Amino acid sequence: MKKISESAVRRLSLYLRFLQEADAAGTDTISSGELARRGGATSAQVRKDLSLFGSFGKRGTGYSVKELLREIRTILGLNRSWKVALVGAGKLGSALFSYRDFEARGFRICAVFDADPEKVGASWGGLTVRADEEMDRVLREEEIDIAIVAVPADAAQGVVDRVVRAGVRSILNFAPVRLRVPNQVILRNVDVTLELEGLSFGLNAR
Amino acid sequence: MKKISESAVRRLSLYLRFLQEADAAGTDTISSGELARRGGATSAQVRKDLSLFGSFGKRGTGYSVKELLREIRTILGLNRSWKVALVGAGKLGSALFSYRDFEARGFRICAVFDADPEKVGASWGGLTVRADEEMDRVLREEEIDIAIVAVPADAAQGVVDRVVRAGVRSILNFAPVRLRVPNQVILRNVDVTLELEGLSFGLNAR
DNA sequence: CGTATCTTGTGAATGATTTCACAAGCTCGG
DNA sequence: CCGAGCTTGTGAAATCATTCACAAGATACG
Ligand SMILES: NC(=O)c1ccc[n+]([C@@H]2O[C@H](COP(=O)([O-])OP(=O)(O)OC[C@H]3O[C@@H](n4cnc5c(N)ncnc54)[C@H](O)[C@@H]3O)[C@@H](O)[C@H]2O)c1
Ligand SMILES: NC(=O)c1ccc[n+]([C@@H]2O[C@H](COP(=O)([O-])OP(=O)(O)OC[C@H]3O[C@@H](n4cnc5c(N)ncnc54)[C@H](O)[C@@H]3O)[C@@H](O)[C@H]2O)c1
Repeated sequence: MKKISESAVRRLSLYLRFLQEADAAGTDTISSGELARRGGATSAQVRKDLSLFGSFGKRGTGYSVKELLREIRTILGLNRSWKVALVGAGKLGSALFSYRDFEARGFRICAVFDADPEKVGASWGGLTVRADEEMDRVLREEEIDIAIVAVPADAAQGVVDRVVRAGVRSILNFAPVRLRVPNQVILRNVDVTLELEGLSFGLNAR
Repeated sequence: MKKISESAVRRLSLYLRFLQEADAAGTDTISSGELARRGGATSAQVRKDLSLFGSFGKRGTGYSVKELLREIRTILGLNRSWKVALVGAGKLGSALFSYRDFEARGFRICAVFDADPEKVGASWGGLTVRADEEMDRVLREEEIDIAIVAVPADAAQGVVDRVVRAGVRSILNFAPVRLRVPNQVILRNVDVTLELEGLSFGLNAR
């Protein structure tokens, strides 16, 4: 199969969102132009993105909202639920944990870890915060798919190494460091400082 | 001046980080190859990125860490401090507020707003959470440069409209919606769900 | 049924970004 | 001062991503 660019995948996620809105509003069909208008892309872009995976539309009419929803969910692997572990039960970890949207979208947080003895044992909405030492065992037992890393920057690489050794194949990292992972592990970073610096650049360039 | 791509700006931020590490480690000079090795880029990429703004290196030797630090800070507009307002004093807002790194990097949170009467008036580390109604006035008075939006998705567009009307020229949005802003306003999104869906796509494609 | 009007799917064209490749500059050891 | 060994800066080439443009399919309606 062709190589799909990261930006194309991002756009598919966005289309999915717009389709959900349209579906909730009772819309039956939607054109590439309308999808584009909502997402800041062009209609050609939308059609090209979708054509990477098949032809889902009907000429003259557009796309069936429900059908395209199903197709994009399939493409993105969102028909199933993924098991997520959260490492780092600090401020950010706690905000992420209590964010209900993840569950609704198929990402279920099944385990929380922290190294701080004060935090270990605490009950977080049905889950017990576990000690770092249990990580390897629990990640394997629970067959965790995704690890969210929300530990301080200097602990992040160590955590990631262990998480990878425990067989986790994808990681969402919030620590402001560039992590090293083996090729087959998928890594995405959320780096708020980087975004702020991007804004700074934009403000500065006037 | 040439148009600078967003990805180039991102990389500059990363280089800045590596340079800070190198500086802290006492390194005096660094080559494009070393910078690249740390950031997953190629050495040609590093040199090309820097060459968009000038020539800062010395052939045969590399770059002076301290000098390049200064140059990149200047390019990114990080020699000054930016005034930031946080809108939405919920779970995420509170994590962001207490994150010390922003201040250290020149982003000072000078105002916090919320619409919930229970939260308004609370004291957050020296700042008082203010009511939504005061937003327009305070944003102007304090000459806020950047607004961080951490309100629920359905309130986000309304908040952004008001923030823009109050003269704020850049926005960091955490709500999972596509915001509409005028051309001259700089917008960046941090969309955690999108990132998770990207991981899902990667896991699914095996 | 025919024609006017949509909209898709997709090669081809354009534009943007990354990589290559190498001349030219700097350092160091002898 | 010279030559060996680095490393930069940058056009040119290659790759990657987006936009254009249009044939072909679908619908609506007289
Ligand atoms: N708070 C924010 O708003 C924010 C914003 C951007 C980035 N970040 C990044 O997210 C990460 C977490 O930030 P935070 O504010 O939640 O910090 P925090 O200090 O509140 O929480 C970090 C938690 O990680 C735990 N921890 C430390 N080492 C660990 C290990 N080896 N294994 C397991 N747990 C460990 C600590 O005990 C603590 O509970 C940091 O890397 C930070 O830079 C945070
Ligand atoms: N919590 C997370 O980890 C997380 C992760 C990803 C995205 N987000 C997004 O970040 C945003 C905030 O999430 P949260 O978990 O902090 O929610 P939250 O409900 O804890 O906080 C939202 C806050 O915004 C306030 N608010 C509502 N309308 C407002 C308005 N018009 N003006 C000012 N304040 C207003 C509410 O009173 C509340 O205090 C949401 O859009 C959410 O989707 C959160």
